[in-house]
Amino acid sequence: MNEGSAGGASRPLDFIREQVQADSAAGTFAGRVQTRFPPEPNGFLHIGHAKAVCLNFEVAAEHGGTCRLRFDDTNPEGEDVSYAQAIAEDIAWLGYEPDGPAVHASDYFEQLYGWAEHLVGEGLAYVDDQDAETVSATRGDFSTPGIDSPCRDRSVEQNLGLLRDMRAGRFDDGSRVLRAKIDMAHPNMLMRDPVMYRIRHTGHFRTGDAWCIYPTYDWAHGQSDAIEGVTHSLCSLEFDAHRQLYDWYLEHLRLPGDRPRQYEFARLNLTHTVTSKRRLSTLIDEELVDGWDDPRLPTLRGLRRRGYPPEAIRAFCAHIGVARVNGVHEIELLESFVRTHHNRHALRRMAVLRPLEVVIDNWPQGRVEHRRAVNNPEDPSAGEREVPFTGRLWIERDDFMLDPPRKFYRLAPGREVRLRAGYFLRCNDVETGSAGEVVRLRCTYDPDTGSGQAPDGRKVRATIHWVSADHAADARVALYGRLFTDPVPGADGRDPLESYNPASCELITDAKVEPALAGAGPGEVVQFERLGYFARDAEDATLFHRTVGLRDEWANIQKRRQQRS
RNA sequence: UGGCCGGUAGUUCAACUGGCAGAACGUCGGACUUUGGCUCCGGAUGUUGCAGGUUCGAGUCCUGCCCGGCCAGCCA
Repeated sequence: MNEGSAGGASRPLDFIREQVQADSAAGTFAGRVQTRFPPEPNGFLHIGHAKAVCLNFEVAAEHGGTCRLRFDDTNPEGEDVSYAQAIAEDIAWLGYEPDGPAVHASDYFEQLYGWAEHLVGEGLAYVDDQDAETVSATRGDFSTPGIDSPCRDRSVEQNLGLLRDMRAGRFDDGSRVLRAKIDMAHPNMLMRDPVMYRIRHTGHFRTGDAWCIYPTYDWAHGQSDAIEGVTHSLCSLEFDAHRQLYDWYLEHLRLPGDRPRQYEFARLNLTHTVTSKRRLSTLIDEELVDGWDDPRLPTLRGLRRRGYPPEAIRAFCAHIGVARVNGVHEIELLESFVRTHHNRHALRRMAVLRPLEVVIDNWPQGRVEHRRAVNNPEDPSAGEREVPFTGRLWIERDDFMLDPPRKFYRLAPGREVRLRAGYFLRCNDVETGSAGEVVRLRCTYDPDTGSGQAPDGRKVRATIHWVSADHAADARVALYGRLFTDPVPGADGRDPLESYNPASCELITDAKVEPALAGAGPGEVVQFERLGYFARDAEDATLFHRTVGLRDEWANIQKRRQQRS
């Protein structure tokens, strides 16, 4: 698995890169390549957006071109600077730097309006007095043509006057629209006299109350691309049908440069989660998650809090490639990239999530030994640390079984294991409570095994982690599971919430962690040995979020047994 | 109901544009190992949606059908 940037040399080009390369070679745009990432500032970016971000920035970079961040702020409702800021932050976090300051569709409102008057002048646009319901009802459907609006044949002068009155604020919201005059019988519904301007007496977060008419997406997007000099306008598959309209508008205007071309690719879907804004909002509104940065969410803010490194997200996006097939990616694949990154970079630490007390009867009373442990076996330069070892330890409850089944290699009565960075430990006796529950293990250690090996050559099957009870720090650890139990929530038209997993977050409040963990920085991801990768919370030094577990062969064995029975 | 876009391993993508169907992740097995992790080695998995046709030869071209997605916002 290759981390770094997209499309290693060994990999064939995807259909978009192939197109860009062909254009570049043919000198189509004088060899220039320019893309853009055009979010609407009305929400937060999620993993699906990350795919578009990577594609746009990297395609441009591969050709020495430019990629701008453009806010598609054509609809004042719901848009806000705070979203624009958050989006810019998330892009920077992902590791991309847009060319120049962010631009806005609203920067072009005046130009767009001028072009609209031009189209009116050409007899290619008209003001329609019909209300939304009527416009919708007369559009026809897939098998019947639409009906021409009675306003369709207004004179240029009349249309110009009405359009200026619209802009001047002389009409109420919804009372009139400007429509392109194309073809009410067109097989592409989008071409049946699409709306270019609608009236909204609503303040805009950038233009304030300067405008009361706002361009629609279709009327703004291609022209914004053209104004900026975008060459390849990449968007998701659902805009496929819009391309015809995109081209129509641009063909009927005098553009400052070459006509940009739109190409569509499949949006990214992940199993066991949702990415549509509507569905994410529902989760938040119904308090099924804690907010837009809940670590269970596929939002970039959520993933960041969870401990997903931007490098892994980029490597994942590069790996999945771009095509026109609508599919669903297994979230396990994303997780494997997260593991690959952290395996190389995360420091190893010991933490016991569900503590079980071990008393070492032959340990010298009151003695504390500082054991040296490697910080990262994958990276010698990460060095070593000291871990205090004493006669009273916490070990993981899962690492002991009274009556171990076959293939359980860990501790059991009479068995010996190795303590990581410590000694061999043998369990001699088990103290149980009134209900028969295990409360304490009486053990002995072998003082000759400090090297990790026994001089007599005897082997142990397992090495387990531990924390000195006298030195352990208390911590809370949030364990996250799948947000939805169904691989594709909401498949077959069901309500996605039906498969919402109420057990998707388990908070452990009495974990015991080694002293070195006090030094973990905000947001730092470490490996709890044998357990997984955990991100220290950005604020709370005693809270850790499980980013992703390690591959767990023992868990797989148990799962298989369960499936067989 | 019409138009458009798709359909290749469990999943996501390849297949030099008509020439022996592959890779990654997952899975299974083995080696190694002071993490049941990592790393390394190996195995299995396909009626290329279906049926015809053209061709010496079809995943690729043609015809018909099936399945999935998108489109009837004054959302993007």
